[in-house]
Amino acid sequence: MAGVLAKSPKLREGKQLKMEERPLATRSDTKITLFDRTFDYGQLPELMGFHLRRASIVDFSTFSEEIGDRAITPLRYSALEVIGANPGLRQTQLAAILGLSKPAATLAIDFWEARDCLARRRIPEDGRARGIHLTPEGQRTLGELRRQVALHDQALTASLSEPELRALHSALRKIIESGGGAM
Amino acid sequence: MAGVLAKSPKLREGKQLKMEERPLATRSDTKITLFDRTFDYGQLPELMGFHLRRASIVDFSTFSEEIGDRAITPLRYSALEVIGANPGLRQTQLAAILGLSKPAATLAIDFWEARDCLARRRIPEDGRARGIHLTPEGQRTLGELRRQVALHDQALTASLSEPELRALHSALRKIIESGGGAM
DNA sequence: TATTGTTATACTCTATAACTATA
DNA sequence: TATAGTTATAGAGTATAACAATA
Repeated sequence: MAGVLAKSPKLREGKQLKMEERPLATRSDTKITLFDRTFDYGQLPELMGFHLRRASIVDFSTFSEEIGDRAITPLRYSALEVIGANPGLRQTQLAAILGLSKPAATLAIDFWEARDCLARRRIPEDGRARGIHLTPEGQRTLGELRRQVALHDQALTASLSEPELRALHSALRKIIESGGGAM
Repeated sequence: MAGVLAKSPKLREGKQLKMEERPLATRSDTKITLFDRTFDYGQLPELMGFHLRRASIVDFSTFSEEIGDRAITPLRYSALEVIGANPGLRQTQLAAILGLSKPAATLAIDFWEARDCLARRRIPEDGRARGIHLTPEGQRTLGELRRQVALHDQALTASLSEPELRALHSALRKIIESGGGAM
């Protein structure tokens, strides 16, 4: 996992820089102190994309660790979740829902099938397609995963109040919806 | 660019599911319609991490395209920005600031050096280290990039009001700061 | 002996293309 | 001829380890 931020920021305030032109940046995130020296992030702290990426990395980088199984990534969990919610889903449908290529969907299914969590079943109406179903072991695993993931997500946002949570959710939805065409 | 979301969601409302247990999900993002059929995202829409990731993908997937140069990624832009803001930065320092491995920093610098945008200079105090500096071409490129990136970021958040922007920024900061130890 | 930066190498993730079996 | 799914292959991007030069 990598990129675009320091491992342990230890942010410290620095001298103010044209703050009137930087509505979003606050004194404490324009600078970073490492090696006993202070460095400047330039205009990065003014960019919402920069913070979105960093918040997403916080989520991602703690996910597998908190789940307690390095192999279970957000993508693999998402696949199991969607299959559980849509029994008999076809692989092309899973790929479309998660925005994956066909081979990527195949691999995600292979992963869970190897753990006896789901099974591919022939579909009478179309011999080419397979319906994907949770096994009893998959039901159990998904149930436990859902709990752990929900806890992980609550921990991620533990520092936010209910109104802050709603505001964050609303803002993210607007960004996602406005970018729908480009995705 | 991939993963964990449909390319063109075309979200539609579906029947309500235990909404009292799903404070964050709203009717319009629990379902997705593809192939003339409605599928369920399961508990994914209840997870802030899911939306963070999707918003980040919207940002990332339009970045290089809007900049007009597929080779200029957020990471490479960030590297140039940080070097511009900290003239004479050493490569290990760049790596630490951006959370990169040494080889990754070397490659980012190689990229911009090949475009005559920056130069490695020997440091008198330490013959092992190199200070990284923008060239005149690098100054020009960075100036233009900063403008384009700022426009890109404004487009990303164009659907948000000023108070919404501040709320989003504040919430992301809290998530990033609370996860600081794990990053 | 430790550190800066480069090179070698390998691993993961992803995609496109080619293939098979059905339709 | 087209589609569902698999396999083959290749390209990014990343990391660790080994190396050269310097401290």
